[in-house]
Amino acid sequence: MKISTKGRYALRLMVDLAEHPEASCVSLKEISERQGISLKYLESIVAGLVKSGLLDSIHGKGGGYKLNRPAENYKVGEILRVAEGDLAPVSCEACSGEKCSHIGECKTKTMWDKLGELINDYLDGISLADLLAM
Amino acid sequence: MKISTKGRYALRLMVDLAEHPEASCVSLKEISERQGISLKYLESIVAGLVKSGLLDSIHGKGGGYKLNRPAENYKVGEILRVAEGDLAPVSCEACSGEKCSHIGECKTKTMWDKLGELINDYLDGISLADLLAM
DNA sequence: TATAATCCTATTGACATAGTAGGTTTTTCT
DNA sequence: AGAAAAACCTACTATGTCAATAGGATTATA
Repeated sequence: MKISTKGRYALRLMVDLAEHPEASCVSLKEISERQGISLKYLESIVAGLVKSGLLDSIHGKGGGYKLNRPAENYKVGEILRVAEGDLAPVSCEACSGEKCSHIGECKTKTMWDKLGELINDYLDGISLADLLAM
Repeated sequence: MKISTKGRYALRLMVDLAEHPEASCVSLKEISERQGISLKYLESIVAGLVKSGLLDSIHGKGGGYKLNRPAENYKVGEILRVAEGDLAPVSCEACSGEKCSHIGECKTKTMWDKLGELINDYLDGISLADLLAM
């Protein structure tokens, strides 16, 4: 029941970008040094963020990455879902699928579903801008 | 960000026990068959529950396991913490320890802490008896 | 005393995590 | 034009956890 470094680093990367003036782009090398995270590892993380359209990238010398929306419009939840995958604490195929092998006993499902909602709602209620203000 | 089978199975085991009359003990073999979980794997899970005092065990033939409190007095949270370990979604030693290497940038900590509280509070607000009633 | 249960220690295969390595392409600055 | 600095791409690896299995030792009952 842990968020992996992938999700945590992705978030710190986004916060780092958000701390810089809009429209200016920041290289991974800078972020890597500032945050103390391996450059190569950051590369693999940022790739997913770009592919999902959360970030724009600028090639070549002087290039880097930048947000493509105002920080208020990024929900922490969406960033983590991209970096981390589904945030539901339990993925019970047996339950969500056509039949659960222990239908009667599966009293826990409702609880897991509600917990998943709780987590997603909380994280979707926080924006990048909110994080900066902390 | 997933609860492992250890936690999920532990909970189902507890629910199974709670469905039986108090003071009667149930063997793992029965639970294993009813829940479709490997007997040997259940053994390793139940060991922790007994050691933590959540269950009583009765040795020898005719033995088994039973709850030692009424179902209302078990919080789902405490069961999961025993089976699963800490339920905090992030354990940042750098932050919780004496010094954080990126104190200024560590804007995410407060959020993680609050999420952890949210999860624990939700799961501590549900008892075994509540689960049965679902 | 046979049986049926808990208890204990060790091992294993599969998979994900957390990174590393080395190079290619693209763009800018000199 | 050419060097430099950045993103981009593919592959590899070590470590660790998960999920389970295996085989037996101990305990108590019938």
